[in-house]
Amino acid sequence: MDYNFREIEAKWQKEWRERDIYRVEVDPSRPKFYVLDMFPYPSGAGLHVGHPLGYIASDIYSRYKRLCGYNVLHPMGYDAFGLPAEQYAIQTGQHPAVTTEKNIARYREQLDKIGFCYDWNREVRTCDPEYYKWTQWAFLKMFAHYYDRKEQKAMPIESLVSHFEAHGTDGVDAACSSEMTFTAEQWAAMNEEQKEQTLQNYRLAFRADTMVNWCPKLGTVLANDEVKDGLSVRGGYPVEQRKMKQWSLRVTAYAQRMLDGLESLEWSESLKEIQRNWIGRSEGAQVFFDAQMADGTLRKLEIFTTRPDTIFGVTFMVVAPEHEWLDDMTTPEQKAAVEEYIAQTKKRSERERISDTKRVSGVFTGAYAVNPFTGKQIPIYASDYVLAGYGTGAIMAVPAHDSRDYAFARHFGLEIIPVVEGGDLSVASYDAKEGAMINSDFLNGTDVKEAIYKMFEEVERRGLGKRLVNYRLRDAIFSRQRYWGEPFPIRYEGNIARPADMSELPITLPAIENFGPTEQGEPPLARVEGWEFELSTMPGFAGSSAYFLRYMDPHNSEALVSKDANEYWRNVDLYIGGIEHATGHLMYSRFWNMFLYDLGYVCESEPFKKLVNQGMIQGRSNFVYRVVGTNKFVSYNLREQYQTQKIHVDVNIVKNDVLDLEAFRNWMPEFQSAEFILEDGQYICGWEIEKMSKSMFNVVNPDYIVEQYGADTLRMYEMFLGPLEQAKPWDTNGIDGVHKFLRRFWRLFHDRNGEWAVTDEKATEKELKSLHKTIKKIREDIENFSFNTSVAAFMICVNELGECHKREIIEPLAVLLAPFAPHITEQLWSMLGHEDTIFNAAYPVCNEQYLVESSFEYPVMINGKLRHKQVYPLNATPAELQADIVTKPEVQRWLEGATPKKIIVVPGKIINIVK
RNA sequence: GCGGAUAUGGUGUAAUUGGUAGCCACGUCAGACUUAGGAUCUGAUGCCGAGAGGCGUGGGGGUUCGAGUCCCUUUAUCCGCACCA
Repeated sequence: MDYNFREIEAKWQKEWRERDIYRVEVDPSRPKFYVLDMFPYPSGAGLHVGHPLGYIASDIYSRYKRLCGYNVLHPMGYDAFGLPAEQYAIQTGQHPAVTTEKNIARYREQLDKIGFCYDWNREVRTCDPEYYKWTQWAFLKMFAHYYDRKEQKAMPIESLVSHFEAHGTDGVDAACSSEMTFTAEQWAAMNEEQKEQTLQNYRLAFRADTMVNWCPKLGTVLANDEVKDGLSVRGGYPVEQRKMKQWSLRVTAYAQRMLDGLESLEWSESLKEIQRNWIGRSEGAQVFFDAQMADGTLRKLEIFTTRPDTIFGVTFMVVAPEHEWLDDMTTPEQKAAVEEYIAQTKKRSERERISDTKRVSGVFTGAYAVNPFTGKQIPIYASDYVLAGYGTGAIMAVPAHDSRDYAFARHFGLEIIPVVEGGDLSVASYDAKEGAMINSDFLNGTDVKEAIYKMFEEVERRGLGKRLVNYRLRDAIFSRQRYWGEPFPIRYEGNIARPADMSELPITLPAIENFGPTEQGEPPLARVEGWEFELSTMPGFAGSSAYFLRYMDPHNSEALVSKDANEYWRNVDLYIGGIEHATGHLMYSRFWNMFLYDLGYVCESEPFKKLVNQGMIQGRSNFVYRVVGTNKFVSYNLREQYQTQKIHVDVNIVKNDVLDLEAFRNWMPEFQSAEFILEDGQYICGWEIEKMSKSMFNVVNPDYIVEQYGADTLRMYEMFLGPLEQAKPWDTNGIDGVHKFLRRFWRLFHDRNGEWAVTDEKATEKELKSLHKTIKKIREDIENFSFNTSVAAFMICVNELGECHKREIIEPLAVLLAPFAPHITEQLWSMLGHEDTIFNAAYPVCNEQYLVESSFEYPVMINGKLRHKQVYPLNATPAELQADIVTKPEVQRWLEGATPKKIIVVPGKIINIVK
């Protein structure tokens, strides 16, 4: 019998499904292991060969852990809410639920062909009301909690209310949108709406006027991680800043814990760094400057600085154009200029603002503040180089030691006073944090680092402000003016948001037919008659923020996850997915999980212990060269002789860069009559690495590979392509090598005529050595996620074994290969007479005894160059080798009678003689 | 601008972590079997050189008996953040 992969794979996939062998249950008698893939968004395009890369890796690891005796949770589901389905719906009128359902079916079909060991009984879909019930539930919990900084955890909002009733804000240290102070009496005097407004300042899910990223084209608000370079990540449409009343999540409350938590995680350093940058912690001081308003009153203008040491060098101040007090401080003479400037900045899109950061712009407000240390009057400017969203939206400007302030001062002719020695202020500011202080009174002579510290104390002593930590991280905007998302379980009474009762959940998304915004610009839900809830829906990241918890107990209607299930599965031991979620999903789900941890619903504060980012698979495009003005195509190496035009050609009609001429003629009508100029009777195509995309005809469908070579070949080849974490182009050339390996593996069990040939003959020492070396190598490789080298190790082993049909050798080898190529190994396993599935077999353990060598062929280096090889027993001492090696005639020839200066022996490795 | 990563044959890559660079494949070449080959098998294949030998891990320098690996420097490519005070 030949290796008929089509038959084998169909047979075992059916068998596994019918026997439900991948179903897992809580089993306290066995250790658990949780392997998770980032669940896909089921797009209309289906999977290409790049998508399953991470799934294959996690599948191999899951199967490996299973064989090692772990109870492995390896689930899969769909991130089914989202913009593309809705955009598609607007274009075609098809309901997103319908297209999503269709896409999911297609995804499932494609996934099944690759032979994954998912427990599909645990499938979740974020658009399923039974699922999003728990998304809404968590939202209500966040609404009902605030973050207590003293306790360092989320606490019920009721306890804050009772505190307000007894003491007002006195003694409150809580995460909030803006600092508030009021007494118990003032609290008691507030009406219900005012009280609720006040509480929104503290709730972890809150509604407030916020500067948001508004995307007019998509008709919705976007979170910071959904915007890149001033354009929406989905669609690439321009985004502008707007103030809108929006639901937000107070993720900033967890900034420090999310930062600290990174330390304990086994994530790549680069990913941790991305999150650290995104959180953007900076230590500095809050300082108040006396500023005179236009009406003559004095106000304390608050700024944040990381360089309090330079306060003596502050010669002006700048506020953001959106600063709250800008209007109050602008003098009548400057009013027109300031208003014009504000209008101007508003007109500039976010993208323009980002793209010309070099251009200096700004306007004098007419107001002055007082430098608290020099006592000098300093002008206050407004400029868009100060961001409303960071710090307090106002800065103290030190032109001598900040390049932006320097450019601004130069442009407006403002005073530049050096306070740190070093640099040349006639050309640039001196920004480095080193040097001695000058022009700074009591700080003169001290080093910058010490001066910063001294200034913190001085600022606090004089009551000018205090030390403060600032974060770049922003609260997450949580509403989207769209249809295809989770409805908010919130009603309104006038302006007061009223949470739905938990018993009302899920608040199901009503069916509608028109998915665009209403004529009044309201979200689509406004079209629903009798809809009493919030009109916005939740963003894409809502549904993916706790799905890993739901997999633990997916059918529980009483809780997101039962205590038992959570305490058994705990958190994800291995998470595989793309780096693109670094600042989105991976931040939000950590926040979400920490919140649930605070409330005692989950037992681990970090959701993903180890995380591996698989690299993106790029496309490898092929090209043909058309002679300009003709329908003649010239082969790659002859193209220089003609004037040609490079045209993308479908990679599926090219094999090893050789074009299938017939297929090409049939590919498109315009090529029907194509003629070819061949080299050696073939048409050779050119190639380039590009993104895998339909328009470049370089998309390779895994179905096609499975059809041609089988799932086992696809799985192994994807791993063989290169290191998992590295980006790499897909290249179908080369897949033959892996396919050939599987056929040779098959032939270990069959003779040349295809007859079953397994024998019970005793294995030789050499064969045992080869087997156990391979077991050791592959187990280490799997643990290190070095799947490409494991595939190579299998190939070496098969090469070494030749035509060995001994059961003693090849049966353990089949178990070893099972995680990589589950179908072929399952087939062979059953042919070996085993009733049970191979995945219940015990994993082969290498026997060290067979790995021990008794002697070693030492490379003998003379002055670092290989000159001779000499076999010595491994237990010989270095001294013995040193004495003996110089007596060898080959060595003496190289020594030319000289006495060696030094002989270095590294046992089992090398002998090096220094002449 | 700041931060991170990468650089090895014609191609994808490997290197016991400082010890014979190029394992394993693809491709190419030669051979065997075949009516045939996009099947199978065998062998060769870093570069220069007839050979002895020499040269070789982006470039330059250093440490070392010995460097792809460690240090300094430089270039290129990719990624993240970016007027963050």
